[in-house]
Amino acid sequence: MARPKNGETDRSNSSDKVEKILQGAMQQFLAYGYASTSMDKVAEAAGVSKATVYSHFQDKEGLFRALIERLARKRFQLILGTQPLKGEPYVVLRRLAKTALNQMINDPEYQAFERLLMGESARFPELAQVFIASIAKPAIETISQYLAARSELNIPDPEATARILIGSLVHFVITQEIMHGKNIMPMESDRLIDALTHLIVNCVK
Amino acid sequence: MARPKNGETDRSNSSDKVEKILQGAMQQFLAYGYASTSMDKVAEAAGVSKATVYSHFQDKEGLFRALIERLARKRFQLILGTQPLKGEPYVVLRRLAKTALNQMINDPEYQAFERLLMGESARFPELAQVFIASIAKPAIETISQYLAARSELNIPDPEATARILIGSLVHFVITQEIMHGKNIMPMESDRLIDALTHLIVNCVK
DNA sequence: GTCTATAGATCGATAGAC
DNA sequence: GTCTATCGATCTATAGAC
Repeated sequence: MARPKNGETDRSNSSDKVEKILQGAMQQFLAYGYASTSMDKVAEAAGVSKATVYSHFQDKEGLFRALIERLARKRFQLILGTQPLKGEPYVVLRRLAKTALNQMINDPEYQAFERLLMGESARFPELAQVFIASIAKPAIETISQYLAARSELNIPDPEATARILIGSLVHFVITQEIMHGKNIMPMESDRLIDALTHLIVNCVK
Repeated sequence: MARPKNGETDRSNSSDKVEKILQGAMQQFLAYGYASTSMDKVAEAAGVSKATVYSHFQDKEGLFRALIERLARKRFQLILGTQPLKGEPYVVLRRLAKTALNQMINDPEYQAFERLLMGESARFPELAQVFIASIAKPAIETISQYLAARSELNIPDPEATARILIGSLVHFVITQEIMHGKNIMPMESDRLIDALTHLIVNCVK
């Protein structure tokens, strides 16, 4: 397995196994949560023995922390990868809201990540804070700066307004998708987007 | 223990124990989550034997469902107990936002409940839906009807706007308290309230 | 480094005495 | 109805062979 390619010496470090372990851990923790995930299942999903897992990570908690920090970094890249906010507010804010909503709604991994972090935020407060610092805070700052730069919007408190924008979008995904409310109180994404842009753009005081 | 009072026959039904079990279960499930709560600890916290727990509830899952449905009913009462929305929009919406925020921020049980439901929403989707149907939906409807009734606000979509209002408030509590973000990205509640009321009230098109 | 095998603790659930 | 005692499964973590 994992034979060296032509002309290469065998570089199959143990890093290969670390990667496989993290993949297996991600699959299990995101699906079953922290407490219900067993190290046996992680090893099985990773295709290695349990002892190998313990040779690369100190214990279950250490593996969990490493995984969450890795996932937070990955999500941070996805945020930064978005094009900078520039242009007419009505167009920019609409596109931003639509893009963010679609990404969150169509990304089961994001939803599982949010579930896991919230569910474990009492027992792993520092991990919830990693999420806040590397994802929520940069997102708010980016939007806040855009809102502040468009002086024609006349927004008294851009940062608070950015929180309203993001909070509305995230909470919509929480109620409709994560907590399975879309059949109980259905609403098209576009209605939320319309109402949001109307509030922010059409309100010059 | 639990002797009949003067003139009463012994009415210490097993209902007394059911109540104690539910109290113990609430303490444990809210603190440790579903998987990490053991039936031994529940019995200990309730002050009864484990066999007694199993004589009143079919299994761990049944006890958990009964508890969540009970907590949802309790929260529903708290919502309905609020005075009906009536009066000038600026005053009403400000007071509503301030009251809701203060209640959520100063209620650790609410925060633990939200954590538990979100964390288990993949494994107990119907319980998350109980929360949506009995808490989120009535709250949105109440606010939506108020917004629709105040025609001078000129709100094109009251229901979507109600979601924006509630979503902003709940998400603020999630980031600041539940996910422990208040030291990382601090913000006074009043700033959010000001920005929200400004957006909704001062925007007549 | 990676494996198999297993120790030791704890889990959910029940049998049987009272 | 409520208890004590216990079963069998499963868990985290490690010892020791290769």
